[in-house]
Amino acid sequence: MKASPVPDPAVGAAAAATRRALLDAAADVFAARGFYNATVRDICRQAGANVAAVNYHFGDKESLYSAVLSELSARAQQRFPSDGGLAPDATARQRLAAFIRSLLQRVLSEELSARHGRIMAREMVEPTKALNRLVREFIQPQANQLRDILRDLLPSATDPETSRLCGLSVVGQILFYAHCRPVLQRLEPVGTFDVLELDQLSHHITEFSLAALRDIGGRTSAAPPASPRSRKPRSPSPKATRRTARH
Amino acid sequence: MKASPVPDPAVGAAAAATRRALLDAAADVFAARGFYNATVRDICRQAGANVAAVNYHFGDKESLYSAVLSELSARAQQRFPSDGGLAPDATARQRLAAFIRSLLQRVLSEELSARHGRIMAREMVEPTKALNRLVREFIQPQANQLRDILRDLLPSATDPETSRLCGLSVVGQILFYAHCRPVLQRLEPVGTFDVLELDQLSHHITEFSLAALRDIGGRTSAAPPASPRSRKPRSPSPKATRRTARH
DNA sequence: TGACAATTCAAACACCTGTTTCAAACTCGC
DNA sequence: GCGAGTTTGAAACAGGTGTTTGAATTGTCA
Repeated sequence: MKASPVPDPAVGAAAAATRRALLDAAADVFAARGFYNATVRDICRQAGANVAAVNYHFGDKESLYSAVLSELSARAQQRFPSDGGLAPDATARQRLAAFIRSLLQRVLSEELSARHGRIMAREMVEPTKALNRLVREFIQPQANQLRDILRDLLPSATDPETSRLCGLSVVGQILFYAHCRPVLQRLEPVGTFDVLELDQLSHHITEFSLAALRDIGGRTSAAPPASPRSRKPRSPSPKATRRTARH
Repeated sequence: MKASPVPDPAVGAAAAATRRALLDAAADVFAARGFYNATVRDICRQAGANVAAVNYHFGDKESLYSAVLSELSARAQQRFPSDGGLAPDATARQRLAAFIRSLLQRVLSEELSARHGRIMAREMVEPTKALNRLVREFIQPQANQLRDILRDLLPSATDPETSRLCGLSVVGQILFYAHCRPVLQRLEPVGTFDVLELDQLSHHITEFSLAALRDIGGRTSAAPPASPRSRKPRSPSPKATRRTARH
């Protein structure tokens, strides 16, 4: 909770190797056990460093975690950029396909999934202080990108609420495989469930989503959200159905 | 890890109240903090019981967790049965709508979400020993149910792989809201994001999925999964693309 | 090379964890 | 009302946690 020397990375010379080893080991251990259940002793053992190394080089466990998160996210973003290296004049269809594929890669790729994907999945269920920055720097830009793609893909008359829900439907299909893998593995007899084949998965989600978007775009969301078998009458105010409780 | 007396629930008389209080408090604390970070001291304090109560009544922390999980799942299943109380001759469309709605309810309903939904979300990211039973008893039946609905909804020529992926797409859209709520809350300016309005959400996911299923059913999955911008050549065998590695 | 700072190390600290102990307090059939 | 059996309670136990300490070691630059 309090800061040790924390030398600026430029000053340290050979000790930078220890810093690196700590970052690598921490990525592994945090991904495997989550922030709270990862122990600095495990991290240091795996890094071949002394227990005090974490506090010396990073101040405390939480700062180390934050550093790991930043590095993993940046690396995933760089390795699988969410524009998929597409030409700027690509069609909306192509851009959606590239978006889906790169997000799937970032989340499932074996080289990263055991670290970035798993850590992100944990952050979403059990957020630490690092989530705020993560959302601001990495998730928000992707959300904007998807919003722009959908704007091009849906008729301009589509109301923003519908468009946003469509975006969530697309992302939900993808992140499902990141979050529910333990369940998926248990649901199917061993070996028959290799749904994680990227090409097949990416193709399916793209086609599934495009089909839905075509249809929803066609209806231009004229139909009000008259829910099936809903007993409670719709609230009179058109937009402010939200609960006022601060939560 | 080892068993104390663990009296059979029938024998205990007034002490059953303590058992109940422990179960209730444990549901709260486990849902809020997860299995590993929940402490028996917190649970006992909230239950107004002594620290030794957990070990006396349940043997150990893990057995208490297992008992909580069983009770919450059974209650959620009973409160929001996944057939939605539908007539047996309901159309596949109706059954899909009911399935989506009830799963959303089980996962988002305020009365349950803070417990059942959150605990399930955690189980999926950080499984405990209890997940195996949970999948077998509660998730597998729902998976079968969805499979049957899709079988009726898609042309009989649809290959099982496509059909299964469609099921995962449907479920993914739903569980997204359970798993990513911390992110969703941070993505939208406060107050404007009440996407958790059940009626609207349930309606959207149903329409989105039905549209996609219509389209995919129409194409009868004749198109091979020729992935866009895939560099590696497709494997020759038409069906067994799956990796043989046991993983 | 010598001196000074940066870095490592073993040990300890203070605290928290699940679990156990065993005496005290209850219950309930008789 | 008694006494055996059940249930509680305060305290302790054994082990693990993040962090701190201060001496020993290493590295670096005059």
